[in-house]
Amino acid sequence: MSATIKDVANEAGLSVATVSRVLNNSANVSDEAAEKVNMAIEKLGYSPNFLGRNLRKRETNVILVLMPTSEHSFYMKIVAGIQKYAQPRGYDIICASSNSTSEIEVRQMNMLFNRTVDGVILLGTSYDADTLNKLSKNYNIALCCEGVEGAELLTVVVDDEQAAYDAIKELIRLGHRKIGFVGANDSSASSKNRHSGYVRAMKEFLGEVREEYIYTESFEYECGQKALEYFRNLSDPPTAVFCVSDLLAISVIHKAHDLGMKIGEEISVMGFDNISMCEMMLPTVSTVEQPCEKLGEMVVRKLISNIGAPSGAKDNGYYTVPHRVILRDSTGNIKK
Amino acid sequence: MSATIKDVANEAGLSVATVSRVLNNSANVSDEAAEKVNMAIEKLGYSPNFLGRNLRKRETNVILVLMPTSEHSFYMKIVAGIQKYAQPRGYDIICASSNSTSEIEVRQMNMLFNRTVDGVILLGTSYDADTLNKLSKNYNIALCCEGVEGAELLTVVVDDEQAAYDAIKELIRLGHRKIGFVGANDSSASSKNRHSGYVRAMKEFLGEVREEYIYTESFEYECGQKALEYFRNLSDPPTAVFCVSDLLAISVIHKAHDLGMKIGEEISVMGFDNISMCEMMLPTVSTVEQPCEKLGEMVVRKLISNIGAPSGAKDNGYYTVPHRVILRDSTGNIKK
DNA sequence: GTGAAAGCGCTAACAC
DNA sequence: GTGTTAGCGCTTTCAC
Repeated sequence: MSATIKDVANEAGLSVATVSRVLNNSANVSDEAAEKVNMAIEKLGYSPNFLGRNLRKRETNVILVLMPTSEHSFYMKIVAGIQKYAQPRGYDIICASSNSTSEIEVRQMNMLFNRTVDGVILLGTSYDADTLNKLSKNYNIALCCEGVEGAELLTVVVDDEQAAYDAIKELIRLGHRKIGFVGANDSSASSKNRHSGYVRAMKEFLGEVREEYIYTESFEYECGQKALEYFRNLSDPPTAVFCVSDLLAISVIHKAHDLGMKIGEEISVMGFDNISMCEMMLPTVSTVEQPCEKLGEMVVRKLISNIGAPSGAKDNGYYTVPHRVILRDSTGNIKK
Repeated sequence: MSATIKDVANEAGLSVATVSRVLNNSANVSDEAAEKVNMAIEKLGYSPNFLGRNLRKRETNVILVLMPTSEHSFYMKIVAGIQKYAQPRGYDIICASSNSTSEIEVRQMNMLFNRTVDGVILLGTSYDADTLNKLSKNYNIALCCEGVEGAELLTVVVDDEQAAYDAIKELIRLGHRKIGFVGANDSSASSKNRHSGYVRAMKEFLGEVREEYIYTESFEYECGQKALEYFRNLSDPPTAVFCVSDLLAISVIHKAHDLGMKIGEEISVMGFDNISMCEMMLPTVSTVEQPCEKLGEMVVRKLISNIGAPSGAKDNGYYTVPHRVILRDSTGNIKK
């Protein structure tokens, strides 16, 4: 159907080798020949078939980004950061979403195994540490945003524990003493670490952790609302709530609003991620910023360098990128 | 580095043809042979190289979705719809974002030209109709969400003109007579059609279109705020505002809130798209729903059938999917 | 500076 | 039921 390099060679009256040289800007081709080739390409509307090229070169210059869900703008921001760095360096970025289904994730990972892509960045995964370690021996894989405990492969994240700690510290600075925690009941490292940071801060500054202030269910939107309901029914409800995601925070805020509570006054709410919605919401949402662009840039930079490296010389390091607590309208000083 | 089909054949003591047959579940292979092959595959950790397979089969079973920007949840919802249909039918969906840059878009399109993917769905494009028509002769391309005037290729959209008309009709039903329009100053079909729908409704129901009620700039968040500022400075400001995107509507709402206006009372605001943020916002945002999942499903269904069809028998139809006006808290009855 | 030819990993037509 | 082999479109070594 479409023209091949052979057609171009015939049209130009030269060999395929020469055409290939022109295509790849390699040296040792006369201006005259190049001219002929380019004319033939133009005439035939030729575009090189990368399946052939990639098969031969054993590389595709494509990196796949796999995310648990495509509907969180947070992930797409990271992808944007990845792309910004990778594109100018000759790598195409493609992404796919697993809908948090390990079956789909495995299927997507086939693109790595079957050499359709040179490397994969996982923005969350259902693989366990063992599997990841095994895979990363033979393939170029990196984790971003979401580490996996015990996995020894390239990982770029924020320090979730410290970030949660810092967030709680800010709430305490605002005068809060009764601080709720809203998280997900999963086994992810980030969930665990954010919880630990909360616990550490509470112990350090207030001397105790009240179990009834901890509500964990899932990342679903509804859970924020349920959490607030739960807190409200306590005999001594918290005055501030720290949520492990902005979406949960927004959900808490929504519920608080429905209950007629003044947000930032009667109740303070802090999220995590700093998705763009935080600034658009009324009230604007205080949060812990994950520097998406930096996360993306750093992970892809290191991954690309791994792709080019001999398999013994891979960087399997664990890197953290600085976070930042951003106070907006959803948090305020405690009323005495 | 990694095992090839030849290695498997050697290990199993069979020919590559037999291995290939096992790999493709084709008939005419004994249980015994299949067993041997599977053991060899297991032992070697073999995974077929799709570059070879695809090169040979002249198909990849991958569809690329190109979007102008990856940071609008709206697009990702459509991708989800596409994936939901395509995945079980043996197609992988990958996506990439052009950041609304035609240069990047062209580059991404190379994946189509160089046969890395079997087809492309454009959720917006900077290509003009002529180019699209030419390309669609040789490649499988479809437009979704955003049509291009004069382009004769598979297109699946909502009826933007009618949708805007319906939205305005609802505002009028709520008693509004002074209705502002906030749009983008681009040349896209959807912008044009939504504007036309606004004009038609205003003329039909109110007999006139007041030019000073039309504010067009861009889709940037700030523009909603600017629009409201502009409207407020009119001697006779609108009581309701129709925005061509939810993001603009949210921006208008934010500004109105900052100005101390009661949303849904002093000013009504209607968006377009029904992104998830609409339900999370305070107040919740009235909007025109685009049925993302249906859009995605329909376009990919028809595209897949085009991919399988002889080039003469392609469906280049223009299809619309029903929209729906959703009234929430950001719109209310006019106060007399 | 150019061409001939091998081969990347795979599938499928053909032979047995 | 299985094996042999040509060839998908390309790059690259080796001759010249």
